[in-house]
Amino acid sequence: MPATPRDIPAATVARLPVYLRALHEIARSGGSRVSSGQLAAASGVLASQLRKDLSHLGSHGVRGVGYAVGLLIAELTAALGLTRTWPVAIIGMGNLGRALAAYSGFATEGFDVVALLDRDPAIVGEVISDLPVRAVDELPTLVPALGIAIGVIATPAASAQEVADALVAAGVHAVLTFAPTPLHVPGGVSVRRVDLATDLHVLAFLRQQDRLLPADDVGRAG
Amino acid sequence: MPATPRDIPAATVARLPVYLRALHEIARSGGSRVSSGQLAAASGVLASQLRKDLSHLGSHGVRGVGYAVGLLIAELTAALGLTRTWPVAIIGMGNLGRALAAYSGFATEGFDVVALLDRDPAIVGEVISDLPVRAVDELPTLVPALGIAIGVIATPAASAQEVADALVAAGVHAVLTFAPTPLHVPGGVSVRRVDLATDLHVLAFLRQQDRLLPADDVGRAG
DNA sequence: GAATGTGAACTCCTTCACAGCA
DNA sequence: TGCTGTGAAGGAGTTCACATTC
Repeated sequence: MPATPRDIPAATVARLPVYLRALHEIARSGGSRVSSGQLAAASGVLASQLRKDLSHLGSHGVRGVGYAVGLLIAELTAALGLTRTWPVAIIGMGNLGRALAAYSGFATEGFDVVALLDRDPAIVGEVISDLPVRAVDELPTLVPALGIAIGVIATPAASAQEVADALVAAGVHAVLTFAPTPLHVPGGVSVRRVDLATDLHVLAFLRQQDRLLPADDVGRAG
Repeated sequence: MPATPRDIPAATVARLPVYLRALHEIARSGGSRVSSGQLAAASGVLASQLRKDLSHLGSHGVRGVGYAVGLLIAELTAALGLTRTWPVAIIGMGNLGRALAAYSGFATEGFDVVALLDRDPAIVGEVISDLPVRAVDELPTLVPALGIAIGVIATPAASAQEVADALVAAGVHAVLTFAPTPLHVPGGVSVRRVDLATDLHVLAFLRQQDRLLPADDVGRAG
C-alpha cells in the first residue's frame, strides 16, 4: 500500500527533515548505503522508529542490505515538497526579524526569503540583507506577485494576530510565528509556533527538578 | 493527592508557560477571576485540557466560580521554578547569538543573560548588549562564578556537540540548542532543540498537501 | 547472515462525560 | 445552576519482536 501524503502521521513528518539532513551529511562524506541503525544514530532516534517512519512513505530499502542514500534523499525530498523552492516573507524587522533575514540557512534548505516587511514607516525603505523593507500594507500585492507561500511573523505579540489575518487575507496558507500568543486562523491554514520563552521555562522546570531529585535521565536528549 | 513535580507529564509542563502568560495578560487588564473556558480560549487549548493540566498541580479552583488569577499565577510560577531568576549563557555570537543577546524578553520571563561566549578570537572582547564576549575556554570558571544554569547554543552545527560537552563538563545541566544536529549528553542533562528549518519543512509539507487536497483543517492552529 | 517491514503490545496524551461541590 | 475535578474511553505515537526477503 503506497502511502499518500495524507497518511503520514504528523510526528513522522516532523522527523523527516532531520533524516534528510543526516542523509545529506552521509552523502557528502561519500556514503552510498545506510542501514536503519546508522541513519537512526545520526538522527538521534531508534532504528525501529526510523523504519516505521520510512514505511509510511512506502519506501523500499533492501532487506539484509539497507537503503540507497541517493534514492532515499530523493524520496524524502519529494515527500516534503522540496523539489521546488518556497518563497518566504518575514514580517517584523526587529532584532529577530533582522537575524532571520540574515540567516543563510534558509536558502540551503529550499526556502527563499523574497520579502521583508514592517509596519514602522521609519524602517520601511531600509535595505536589510539586500532586500528593501516594505510596508505591511503591500502584502495583498506582494503575495501574488512574488508567489509568497510562507509567512514568518517576527513581530511583538500584540501585532501577531493582525499580521496573521493580513497574511491569510492575502492568500498565505502557512505561517511560522515567533510571537508567544495563540493565533486564530481559518481551516486550511497551517500555523507553527516557535516559542523560546516556553522552551526556557521547560528547561527551568527540569533544572529545578534536578535539584530536588536524584539525577536520572529526566528530560529530552536529542 | 497533591502532585509532586515528578508527576507532571511533559506535555503539561510545556503548556504551563502559555497559561502563565495568558494569566499575566488577564491580571494586567484587571481580571481577578477566570473560568477554565476563558483561560483555555486565551491559551488556545480546550477547557478540559486546561483543567486536566491544572489538576496535576493539585490546584484548587472554586466549583461554580473559577480560579483566582493571582493565586493561580503564584502556583504556576512556583511549579515552573520561576520564583528565582535563572542565569543564562549564550554561546556563539553570530547573527542568531546577537539577536538572542539583544532579546529583551528573557528578562521579563525570569531569565538573565549573564555571559556571551564565542570561539573566535576576533569576536572575543567585543561588547554586545552591554556584555563583553568571553572565550569558550572560560566556561569552567564562568559557570560556577556566575551560577550559570542554562546554556544556549547558537553555534553552527559542526561545533554544537563540542560546546555541549564543554557546558556539561562545566556543570550546566540544561541546554537549549539552535543547531540542527542531535546532541549526545549524559543522563540528567536536559536538552531542548529549536529547529527553524524543520518547522519550515513541515510547513512546506502541509502547504504542498493543501494543493493536492480539498482544503480542510489539516495542520496546527495555535 | 543481515537488515527491512510490520503486526501487536505498550505507553502517553487528549477528550469526553459526569459526579461533586459552592 | 455553574463550573471544577476526574474516572473512563478513545486516539496517537513508540517500542518490541519476529517473520520476511535479499
